[in-house]
Amino acid sequence: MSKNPLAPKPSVKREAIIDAAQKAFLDVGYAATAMDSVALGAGVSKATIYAHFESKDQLFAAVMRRRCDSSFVFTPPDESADARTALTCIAQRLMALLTSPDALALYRVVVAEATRAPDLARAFYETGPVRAKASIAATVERLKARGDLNKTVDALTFTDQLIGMLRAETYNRALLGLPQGRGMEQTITDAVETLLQAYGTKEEEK
Amino acid sequence: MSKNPLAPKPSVKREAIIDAAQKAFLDVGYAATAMDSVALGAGVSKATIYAHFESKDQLFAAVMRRRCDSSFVFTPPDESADARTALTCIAQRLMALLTSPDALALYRVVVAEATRAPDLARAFYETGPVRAKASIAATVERLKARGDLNKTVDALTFTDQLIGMLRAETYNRALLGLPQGRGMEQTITDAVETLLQAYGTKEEEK
DNA sequence: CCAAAACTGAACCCGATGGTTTAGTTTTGG
DNA sequence: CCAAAACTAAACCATCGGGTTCAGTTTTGG
Repeated sequence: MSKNPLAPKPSVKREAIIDAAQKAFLDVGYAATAMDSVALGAGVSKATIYAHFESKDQLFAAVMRRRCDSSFVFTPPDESADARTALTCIAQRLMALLTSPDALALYRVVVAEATRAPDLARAFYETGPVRAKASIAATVERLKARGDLNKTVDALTFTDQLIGMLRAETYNRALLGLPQGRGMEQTITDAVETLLQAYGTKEEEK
Repeated sequence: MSKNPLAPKPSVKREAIIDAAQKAFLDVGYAATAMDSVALGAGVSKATIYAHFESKDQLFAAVMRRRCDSSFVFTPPDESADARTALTCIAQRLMALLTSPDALALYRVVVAEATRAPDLARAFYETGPVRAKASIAATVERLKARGDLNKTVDALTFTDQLIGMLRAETYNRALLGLPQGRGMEQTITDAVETLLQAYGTKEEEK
């Protein structure tokens, strides 16, 4: 009874292995990660790894799965906030998430292995970007329903455009490991301003 | 006299090697590319490769350099075109370029090696995105000067936002090798429309 | 026409790495 | 308390891949 017979294997060692593997994969990429180093990092014998995971690929998959499951849910901003405040708040959170070292590393390795492991790319996309987008779109829909945004605008398109503008220059540079140009704060306000200019209503209250 | 003494080494073999290497690197990535396979693909002895290039890394660098030099210049659209037409035209060209298999593969490998080879990432960024952006911004500036766009808008920001919106969903999916959702044609018109809505002048002529 | 330079092809070195096995030790739970 | 299960450490295997060497052949150009 102390052991749930249906759970995959919530073993302590198993977690340690995935932890170490995640660090390694995100740090140096899939190919450059040696199983020995994972064993070392996990304080575990290599044989134990292969007792838990069939292969390097399976271990990689396990890392990605767990990593995606533990994903960020966006708590929407205050109900009372006006459109500009709400959008800015969302944009700031998203930007912070996107440019965090972990997220960047994850995206790098997923992109790198996208052709070799299409199913992983798919899993990442579904649990990452798709969910984030849905979460944001919900807030946008609310703003729209409240009359803060033009009724004609499509919430999903609006959301795509917001995310896209955030991921322009600033994000691209971060992904390539280049020093930041304009501050990302500027990118955020610019994006919000453009969208409000295009689809905001009562813009006079500014 | 028949040989330019200043050129690096425009040898036929050398080009063949770079050709084969480019194909291999873009196809399977840096790590997964074996020098033997490059030799085979170039119809050349491996020793010859090492006579021309110091190491795998140098060869990779040479590939990237050439690839970036041979880069796309955007011929601006007709002088006479109105803002919507001009922007749409630019967006279509850029989108076509971004989603071409070659460009996607290139971006994947650059991102993958960004941490291991920061200088290459930088070179790519400077010769690729930076130039494209400058080229587009010039056209935007022209539209602005002509009064088709709001005088207050910053051409560079405007360009960033355009590119960003194009690279949202559609591009992201392509990069991850996932099937397309909404057509990219839709993404293009949506982006142009949003920007015109926000910063277009004489919108009544639509 | 000939010597130097470029190239070939194949063997070879060597370290890294994924994966296995084995023999012995620790954990665990009934 | 003990047997089964989990784990360890280390040796081991096979393969691969970057890089070198070398003897012999082709190309080149003066």
